Amino acid sequence: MTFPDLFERFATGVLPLNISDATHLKFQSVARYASAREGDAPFQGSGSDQIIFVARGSTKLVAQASQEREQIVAFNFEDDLVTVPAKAAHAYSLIALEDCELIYFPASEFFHLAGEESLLVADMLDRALKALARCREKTILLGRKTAGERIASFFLTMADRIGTSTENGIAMDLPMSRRDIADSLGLTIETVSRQLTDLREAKVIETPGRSQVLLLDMS
Amino acid sequence: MTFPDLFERFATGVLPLNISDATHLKFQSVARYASAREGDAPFQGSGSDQIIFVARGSTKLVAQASQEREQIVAFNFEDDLVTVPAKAAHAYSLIALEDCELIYFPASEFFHLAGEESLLVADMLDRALKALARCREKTILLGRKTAGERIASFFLTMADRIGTSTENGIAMDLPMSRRDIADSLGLTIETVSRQLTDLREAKVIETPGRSQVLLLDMS
DNA sequence: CGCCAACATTGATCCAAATCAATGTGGAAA
DNA sequence: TTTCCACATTGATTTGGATCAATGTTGGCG
Repeated sequence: MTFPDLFERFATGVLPLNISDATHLKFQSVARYASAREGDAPFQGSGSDQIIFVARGSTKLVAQASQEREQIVAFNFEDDLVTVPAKAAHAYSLIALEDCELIYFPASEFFHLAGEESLLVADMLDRALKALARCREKTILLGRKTAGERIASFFLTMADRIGTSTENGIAMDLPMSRRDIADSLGLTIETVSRQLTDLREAKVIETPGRSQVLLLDMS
Repeated sequence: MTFPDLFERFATGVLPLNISDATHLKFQSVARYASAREGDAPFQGSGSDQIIFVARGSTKLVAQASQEREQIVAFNFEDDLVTVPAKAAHAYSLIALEDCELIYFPASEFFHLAGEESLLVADMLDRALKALARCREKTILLGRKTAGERIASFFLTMADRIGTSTENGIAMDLPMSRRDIADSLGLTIETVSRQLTDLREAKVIETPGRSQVLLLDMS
């Protein structure tokens, strides 16, 4: 897709319907485009917070807990808007799970423009509160759930976000590896793998390919 | 304190300086007041999301992971603004850590009024993003840190929020019990207690009373 | 003041998940 | 098609924190 097409996706997905043409153009003029191959981290050391619209593909927001320990804070799919903090107690980076096309803005410029459109600010607040709600749910998961419960919650969330229902159950094609799932759920690859085996044996899921999952039972 | 005094605290802490008198009065007319004794949960089964301003005292936002397992999602101190979701995958409640006075609003009414004041919406967005950042940091802590690291982070955060520096180090008077600390950090009371003992023996902290802590070393 | 109940600490043991260590496997490239 | 390698699975062992079980401490109240 070309930049205008991608920007149009952003405008449709994020900007209010009744926005003035002038503001629309201002956003278009400060919007930046990035394409990322699987594994790329296009926003390293940018120095300032970034607001990123995932126009195509999917990404993970990763925090470095320390050398060799990472925690995935969120997964993002098409049409999601992500805020990547530049300065925080831990270093964050957005990494492509598959080839991506991204529209992004320095947060300060974005908010400056958004300030003129109160509907947009209200929508941003709404998105931030939803992200907060999801993050709180993740807090509960990481603080008080067992490995089995974490995997179950993960599948239910993913089914909701990227699943398609079929005659046999809900099918999904997970863009993330076992390592990503482990880093998101606060587990190890091996534990994730063992839980999958258990669910497979309990006839709750089927895994026709490495990344496809079929959810048979919702419980 | 009386309701007008408490509302004034809210107005000073939350509403923009240049707000119109009309809007100020509208907020005053929909504001509700609650006082809570230690341990009270004043917002149970309210049916809709609530926005709560902690005018005096401190609270914890608790999620029920299941019977007997709770996770504290956030602690709140004077002048904090908290959003308590009514409907979510888990049940949330706000509980007083000590005697509290609260100003609160049904979220829908609050946002309706706030919509007329774009500075206020922008400020709410700012608060939501800060809460999200804190929640993300908690995600990292719960996902990838050891008991010792969790306790250390907890003290550093508390020192920052409610500590006062003295000649010997940073002193704080923690309003929460060991159980609360454990439920916040995803640990058990016993583990918290053992970590405190270790820190005491390593001369990193002193605990002059049950709730007082003196941080000697920042590392 | 001394009692008592709630809170905190300490010790012994257990267990879920981590770690260490092979072995198996799907799918892209030659 | 076969090779190859990164990814996934499986198994053996270890371990950090949970659980179970006393014991100690503190501060509110009769």
